[in-house]
Amino acid sequence: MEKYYISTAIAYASGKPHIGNTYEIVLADAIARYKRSRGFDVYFQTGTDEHGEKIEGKAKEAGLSPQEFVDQTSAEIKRIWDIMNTSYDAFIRTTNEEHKKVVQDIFQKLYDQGDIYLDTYEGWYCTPCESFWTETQLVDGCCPDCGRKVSKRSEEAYFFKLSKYQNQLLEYIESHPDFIQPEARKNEMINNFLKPGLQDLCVSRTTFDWGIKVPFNDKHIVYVWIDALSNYITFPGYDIHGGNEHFKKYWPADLHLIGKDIIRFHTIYWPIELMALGVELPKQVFGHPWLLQGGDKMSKSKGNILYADDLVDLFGVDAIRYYLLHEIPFASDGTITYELIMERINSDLANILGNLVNRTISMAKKYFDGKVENKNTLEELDSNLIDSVNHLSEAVDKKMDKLEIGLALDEIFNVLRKCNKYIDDTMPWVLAKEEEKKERLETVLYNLLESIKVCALEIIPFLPETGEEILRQIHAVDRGHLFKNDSIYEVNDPSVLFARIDIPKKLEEIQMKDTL
RNA sequence: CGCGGGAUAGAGCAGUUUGGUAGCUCGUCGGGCUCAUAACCCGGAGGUCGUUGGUUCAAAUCCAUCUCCCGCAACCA
Repeated sequence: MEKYYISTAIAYASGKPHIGNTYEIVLADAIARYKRSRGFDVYFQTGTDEHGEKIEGKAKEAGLSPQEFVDQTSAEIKRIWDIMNTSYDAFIRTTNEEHKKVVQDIFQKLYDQGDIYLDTYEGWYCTPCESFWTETQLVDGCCPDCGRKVSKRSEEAYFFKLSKYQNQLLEYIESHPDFIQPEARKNEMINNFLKPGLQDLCVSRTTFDWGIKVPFNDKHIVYVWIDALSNYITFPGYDIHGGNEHFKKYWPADLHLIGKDIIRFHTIYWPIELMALGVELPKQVFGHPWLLQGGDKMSKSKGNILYADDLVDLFGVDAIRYYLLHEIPFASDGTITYELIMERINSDLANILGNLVNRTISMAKKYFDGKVENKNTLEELDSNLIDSVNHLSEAVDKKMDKLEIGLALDEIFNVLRKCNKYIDDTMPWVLAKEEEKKERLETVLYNLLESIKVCALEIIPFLPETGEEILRQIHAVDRGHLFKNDSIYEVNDPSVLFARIDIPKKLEEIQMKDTL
């Protein structure tokens, strides 16, 4: 069986993730479930990044030890991932002892082979904030956090020789055109970093304690690059001697799914670390766009943050999954608002999908007491429908190969639309009036049920609960992704999959809640 | 002149590689139907395809100019 290793970035355990942060795990889950549905042996890894100065500070504010703090936040993140019904195989945490040990081994190895060296880090330092800033981060020459004056300061730090590997990396990127996606991101990396030449990367810090100690110098903490990025290999089972069977089976990763803000780390620092270790590079890094609230970035100061758990309470998990998966463009930022979510639920989930299932089952019940078999009164109309049903799986594959998840969903909904049209074209309620049309009527309903079955199966990776519920309602025994001629249906009672929402009324309710 | 992407109906997008009647989804208006969640199906209205100029029998599509928007520009997860 072909393997498929997909990862999300590990979430920084500094607080509760909003819906934008949650977007990534849902995307990854849809891809993972889709790959499984196509017979791949999938390993899907996610988790939390738990070290660093910011977490140390937040823990202090909360009156907790850093470990207590990340135990809470990591659990909260995992809870949200679970609410979104995501099927990760491993939820990892960088405070794991084995991970720490391997990271130290990696650091040691890179030091021993001369890729890491001790030097001085120079930057602008804000004493009250205890933070370093780069020239470009400064606002009017002052600290971007507190606005106070900064001073030039230097500290001892270890550096990683990126420059040594830059040509090798450039060559790799150019000979593997799919490595960085979307393509525009690849150009940014090449033009802004690789071509001008890489500066060596500072990989240790002495200004905080919460992290993995440098094995041969415990004044230094291994900085985020080597600690967090290494998760992709340490947890599957890597060690500096090559790793265990599980690691050898699943590495290299087929896809690192990450946000567009951290592309640089994943397409420059991370591959170079792997090159230095002599480990194969991941096959693809995809930097997905962001989800904006209205037209704005979500932020606490704007007070416009939407959280996954609240949205799921309001609309249900599959409705939110559908919105995230369908509505966000492939390469540019998407928008989320309550209105848009509800419009999408009504037009797609309630009207096209839910209502189709409902009307089909109702007719099967009404005209045949729920028992429907294929009477094979084939007409051209039928062949057209069956044809598009039989090509659906292939059409979905085509879009998914390019990670165009929204378009893959469109393919499914196009077939559902055809089913609705097929009902109007065949007019079962007219056929029902004439006894001699009974067989034709039964065939029509059979064609519908079988088409719905295929659509439900295709939809399961994206909307798992809904897909299964449809199969249950129509009582599908067969699980093939093609139209089958000799199934037998005995449908269950229909129940509403997605209720239509009265948008103004619901908005009012939401506002009432918010002002409470 | 730092690098790159984009500007197409009220909204979101496709079409630009290989010039030839401007398309999809949502919304809106009208009609049809009644199996269904006021759902479904059909039809209409709505666009000088960002500006200006050029090439061509013909340009959303090719070339040039300008305007505006967005991403990236190194230690921010």
